[in-house]
Amino acid sequence: MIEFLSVTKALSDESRARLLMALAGGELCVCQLVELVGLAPSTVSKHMLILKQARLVEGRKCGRWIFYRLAKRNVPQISLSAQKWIGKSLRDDPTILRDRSRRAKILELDAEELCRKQSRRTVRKLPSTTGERPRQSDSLN
Amino acid sequence: MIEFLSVTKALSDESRARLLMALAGGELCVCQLVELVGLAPSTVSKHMLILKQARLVEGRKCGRWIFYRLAKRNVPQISLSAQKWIGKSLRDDPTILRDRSRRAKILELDAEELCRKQSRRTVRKLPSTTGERPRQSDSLN
DNA sequence: CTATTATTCCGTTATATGGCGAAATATAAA
DNA sequence: TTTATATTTCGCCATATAACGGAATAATAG
Repeated sequence: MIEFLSVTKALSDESRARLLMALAGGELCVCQLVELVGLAPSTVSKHMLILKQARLVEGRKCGRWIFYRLAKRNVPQISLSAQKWIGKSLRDDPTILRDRSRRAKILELDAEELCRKQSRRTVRKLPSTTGERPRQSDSLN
Repeated sequence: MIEFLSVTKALSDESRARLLMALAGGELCVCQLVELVGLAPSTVSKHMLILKQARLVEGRKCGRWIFYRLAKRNVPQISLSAQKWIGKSLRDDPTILRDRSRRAKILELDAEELCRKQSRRTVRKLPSTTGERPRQSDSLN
């Protein structure tokens, strides 16, 4: 019951639903999520903690960045089924569709920024673009 | 999105989850639900309104009683899938299992005794168990 | 080392929510 | 009619929550 309520409470906020759906397209770092929903970083951070505690997302630390993505490993059944349910329920939601195109634009902006920084060399500086670029499209539907 | 949040908010409270799961076994009137969760009638009534607005349950008026049951007709897809999801998720939950046996005992009780227990006032006769007795077992799994 | 940057943690504030009891409503019985 | 009663609505209170700004933390840059 506690797990169930943790999940439903996590899902019962519009910002968190949008954040979760954004990750369905692939992992994003906090600053990208902040850009997407237009809330203060501290607010987004707290939302991500709630989603993480519900085992709906997981974080991957990479240098100064933390990339969040849909939880995949060692995930309780209830969180998995919740991921599927919200994915199916909000797939065609207007707000989510709008976020999806905003998300694409954010990724473009970030790509330019990352490339500019990368011209200064060093692999460590750019964790995501060098080596493995964060996978997109994580499925949630 | 509004519908989605209406449903998830409705599901994100333990009392409401218990009330909804209780109806999976068949319709119940408010006084029976009050007995089950041990909250004030006004509180249960408010919970049922929230569940009704989420289109998860529907009410059937029968004399002075109102029987609630899982919503079945003209129900939005999201509410239907939510019914299935919560049913699957909480089917074996300890609290829900305990409620299930409590529910059975409540059904055994005479309606007269049950209502007297709640009103705590004068002993009274009861408006008959005449007519139709509510159907049991509504499925939610 | 210090400075900068991304994120999280802390404290505060405004609003939302869950709970109750009393009053209102609607229906059945006397 | 009047009385009884099952349920809802209203008013209130205590707690929970979402939002922010700023301090603290962690990692890189100079």
